[in-house]
Amino acid sequence: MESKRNLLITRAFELFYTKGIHAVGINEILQYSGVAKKTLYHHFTSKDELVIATLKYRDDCFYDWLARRLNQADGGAARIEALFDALDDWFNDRVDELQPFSGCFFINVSGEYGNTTCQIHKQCKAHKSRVKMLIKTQLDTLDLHENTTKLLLDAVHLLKEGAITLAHVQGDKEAALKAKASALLLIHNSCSV
Amino acid sequence: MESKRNLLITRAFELFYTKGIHAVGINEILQYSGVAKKTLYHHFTSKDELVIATLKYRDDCFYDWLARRLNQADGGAARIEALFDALDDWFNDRVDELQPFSGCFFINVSGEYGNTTCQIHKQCKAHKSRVKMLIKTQLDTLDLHENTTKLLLDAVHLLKEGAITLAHVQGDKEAALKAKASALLLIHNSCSV
DNA sequence: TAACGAGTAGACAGATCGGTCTACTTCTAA
DNA sequence: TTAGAAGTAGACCGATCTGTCTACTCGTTA
Repeated sequence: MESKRNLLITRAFELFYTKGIHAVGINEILQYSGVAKKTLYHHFTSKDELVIATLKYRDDCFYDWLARRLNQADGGAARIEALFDALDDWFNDRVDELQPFSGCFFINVSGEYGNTTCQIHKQCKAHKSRVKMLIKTQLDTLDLHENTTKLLLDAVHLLKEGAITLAHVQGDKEAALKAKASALLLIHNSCSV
Repeated sequence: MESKRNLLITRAFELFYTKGIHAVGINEILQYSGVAKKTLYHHFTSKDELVIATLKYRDDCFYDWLARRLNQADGGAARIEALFDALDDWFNDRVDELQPFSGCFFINVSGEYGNTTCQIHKQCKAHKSRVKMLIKTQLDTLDLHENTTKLLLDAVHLLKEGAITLAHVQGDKEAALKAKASALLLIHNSCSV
């Protein structure tokens, strides 16, 4: 059974993700989720606290989905292929677990909260670090030198973020496949050294 | 002499860039620029029109700066090195022409305006396309096969966007140098084929 | 059965939002 | 010299914002 608290989080996330946080008011969230205002302020002390809860929710949701996709793949370079194939599915709305693509929630939110010292921005940063570590465990299966792994990790991470950004801002739905091509070139080049 | 119109645009940009558009009100812009409200609405019919003017202003400002930096470099791979060196200067606040780094204005604004069909989002897309074409003219000096140039262009563009995003969200001030390393590897690999 | 936690609907408060308007000043060009 | 464009300060409007509060309804459990 879904609690009112979870209902508020998932509904608020939908609105925040598609419209931006400042563009969505408390009353719109209440109407969209069919919950009374008193109930919202029973579970959360402020809108900011609700925002932070949606960040946590999306963090888990996205991370779990991606980890599942990567674990399904064979080891080695196939893991990196799987990463970009997963992104490709995301960009093209073929993932049930995620909402229709509207960029990376954490990048979007970071843009709205320019002050990099506030807690909301820090949560966005933490999400990116967490996903980067997930990618690192995939690259470790390639058994390369430490420095090579580090370079590849940076490259894959940069290509991934670039793909998400361009898929959103430019509407380039093939961004993940383009990124995959470059990533594989770099990996094959590194393996033969 | 700076007109009131230009003053409003530059001041509004500063606030929008550091705080986000929805987080900045008309009155804050007026106070920060020392201009009367009547004057603002004499030059712009609405806040949205002012937003669009700041996008145009930043587009020109950023593009001109980057083009200047690239044109100063020798041809070939040095042009791509110059691109990432320029980004590195930007991320680390060594560029007088640009404000202290707070991510890419166009990526930030896209995050706030999820609806990809509105004019504001379209302007962001147009900026990215314009810069991509600038990079293309640099890669053309390498005299590679058309397909190779296309692949490299996508790679460099993705790495650039990834670097900007990670520099902002993660606060990774070395993102440009990491991206440069990957880009040069890809270029040298392509040249020897 | 009595108490209480979680829920509802919605009025209300105080602040702020974008935008309009009046009344006045200053500068410039016909 | 005078008409008009561009500027100032700031009151004002209606809408909307976050958040509080009252009054009431359920279930569960001690």
